[in-house]
Amino acid sequence: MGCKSLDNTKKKHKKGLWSPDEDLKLKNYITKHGHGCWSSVPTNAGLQRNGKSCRLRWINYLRPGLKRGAFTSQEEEIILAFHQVLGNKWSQIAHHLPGRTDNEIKNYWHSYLKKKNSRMVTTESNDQNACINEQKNQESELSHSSFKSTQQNYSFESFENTETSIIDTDQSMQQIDNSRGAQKCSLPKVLFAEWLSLDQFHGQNSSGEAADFEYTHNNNNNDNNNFSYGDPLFHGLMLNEASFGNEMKPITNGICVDDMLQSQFKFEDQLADYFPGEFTVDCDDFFL
DNA sequence: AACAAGATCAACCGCAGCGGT
DNA sequence: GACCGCTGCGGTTGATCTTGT
Repeated sequence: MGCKSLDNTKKKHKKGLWSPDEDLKLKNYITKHGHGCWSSVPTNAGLQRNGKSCRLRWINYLRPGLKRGAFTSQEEEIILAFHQVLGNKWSQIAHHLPGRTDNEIKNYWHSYLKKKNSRMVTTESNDQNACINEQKNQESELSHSSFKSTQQNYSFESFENTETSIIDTDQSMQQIDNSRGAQKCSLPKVLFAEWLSLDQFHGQNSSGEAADFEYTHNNNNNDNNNFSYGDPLFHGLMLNEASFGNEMKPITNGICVDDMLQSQFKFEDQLADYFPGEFTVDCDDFFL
């Protein structure tokens, strides 16, 4: 790929932990020249390592902008949320946590979050009704405040796993809908999938009924998929921004895991604010 | 203090995908 | 189309650290 291999020599590559001197060499080289072709880095930087090892060291440890130290509760929640949707796609999860590496997230998951998550699932299954009541309270709070910390503003039950979430989401939403009467459910239900390319979104308000909205997206195969608003899958869509006329508004139905949108918004309430009328959503590369 | 068990984390390994030849 | 090399990813390993007895 336009890069002559300098890494295929017979010389033995050093393994194991990196010394401060090696770190310095690698850092200096990449800072000056960029990494270019990784296989040529060790030779050019004067290291007895292979390109792969250099790459890993740079990405996981030397790269500027890396956060060190403990994960915050917010980061933790983001990981749990994304893991629920994406599974073990550590690199994709890492894209939504600036300064964190996939390796770091993976380690954190296996050493801590995995256990925590399973505990929560157990607890939830024992006390689902309590959760629903809790959500009702949270929703009530949210209706008075659009921008709140993600912490405690959603429940992890939405993220247990994709299949069950779809079912549970629908059921719990139905329960809450019933309990709220005319009020519509706006619980955070994040089930978005990375394969979605959010190109179009059309909706029309009439009586405020859920099924009045329809979402359309085009994937890479140019075949359209449609979701009605009442469709649990639709509830799972993580939407970045919506344009109402010329005005851009965040309308995500769940937590916004994006850097700039670490808040939770009530999707339906906002729709109610901006409706009636047709609206479109323009989400740019949210999952990249 | 000594040891064992568990937790943490950096690094390695193998594989898949991609692009060049 | 087959082969090759490079990159990136996820799973796994093993050294080190921490905690409990």
